[in-house]
Amino acid sequence: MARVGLTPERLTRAGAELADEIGFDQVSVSALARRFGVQVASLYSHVKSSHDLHSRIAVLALGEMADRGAEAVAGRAGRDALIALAGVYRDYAREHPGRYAAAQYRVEPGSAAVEVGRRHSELSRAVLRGYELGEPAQTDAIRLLGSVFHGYVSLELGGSFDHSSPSGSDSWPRVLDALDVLLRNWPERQPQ
Amino acid sequence: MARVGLTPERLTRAGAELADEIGFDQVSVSALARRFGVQVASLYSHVKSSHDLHSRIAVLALGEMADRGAEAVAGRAGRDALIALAGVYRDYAREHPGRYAAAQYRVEPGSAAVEVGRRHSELSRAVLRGYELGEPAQTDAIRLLGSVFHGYVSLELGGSFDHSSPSGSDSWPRVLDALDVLLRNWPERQPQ
DNA sequence: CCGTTTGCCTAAGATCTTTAGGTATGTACA
DNA sequence: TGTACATACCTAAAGATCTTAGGCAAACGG
Repeated sequence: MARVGLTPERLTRAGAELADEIGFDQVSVSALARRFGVQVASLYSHVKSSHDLHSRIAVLALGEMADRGAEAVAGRAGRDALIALAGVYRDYAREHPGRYAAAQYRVEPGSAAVEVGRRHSELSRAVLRGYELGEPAQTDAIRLLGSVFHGYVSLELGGSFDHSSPSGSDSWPRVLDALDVLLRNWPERQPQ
Repeated sequence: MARVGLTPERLTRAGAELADEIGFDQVSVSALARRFGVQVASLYSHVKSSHDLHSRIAVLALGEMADRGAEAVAGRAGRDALIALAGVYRDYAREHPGRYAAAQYRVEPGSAAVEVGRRHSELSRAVLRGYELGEPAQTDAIRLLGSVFHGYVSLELGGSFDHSSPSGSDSWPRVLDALDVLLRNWPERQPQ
């Protein structure tokens, strides 16, 4: 009966920690209840469902990454900004693999998700301010940056780079250098 | 009692189809048994566990993609090969979203998984034959290609490009053009 | 035709999700 | 200070999934 003080926010934060410890898809309402020393059904006053819990963790993770990203691009431009923002994603994924997996969770386009998604686009757009790109090149470049950041980090975290050298950490700065070169020589006119 | 003729292979194929229909993480031993009109426990003679089933579907998907990739790069070089291989991944993901999700499934580094992973590296390496890159640039470029292919396709499939224009299909060829430009101007020396 | 293999079965325990309704705790107000 | 209300957490229960153990009968080899 002792009241534990559950709230949606505390459950979400604890769920995120749990995700980092045991993996996002091992996070369950049951496991979370166990962690709080509380009956499973009690959580359903605070989260609507297992899906709701997972969605909240996803939005939390996306928000945390966006916060770090904003901090990283502030006062930086061009190549420095590119490297800083890229580092945010990679470091976050390595520090918080469960949360990073959560950020991939397919959350229905309701409010929070779309808005935090836009924050991430804006971060890439801010980096591109240092490279003069018109439209549609700018949007294309935003998507390329997002693809490389997410793709590289996913593959590395998934172990795809484990069975060859150099290490993922060695390639990373050179890949970013290459991206920097590309952004400075973006083909605005049809190259064919 | 009528024997249905279950085998690990048939279960895996049916599981892959099911994944495309209802989503990879909705694929369960139970759902598969239902589809075969068979008791759940019967499947356990053919697959070791739910995890085993999912892993088999993952390896199947990776293998199918590698087959298509090999077909695509055969007889093509440079930019043509790049566009063809990239199209393989994107088209496969759009035709078979469940299988594509399966290919991301974290499968422990046992035999088949590592080997099929290497096939994918080799495809990128084949594309790079058209661009003269030494080491470590070549490995870096392989990783960049993998990152862009996987990242772009994941983000597009996840709906990240839905709320802005141009469409994901419009950006795609221009992103590939940019990649082609980058591969032809890869910074082999430290650019700083 | 018989024996062996094995494919699919029933049965059962464990875990997770979710809903319905009850109890007691903390708060607000007289 | 006592009482009434809101609600935080509870018990109970049904349904789904995963997994193991052991049984029956169909297919196959001799």
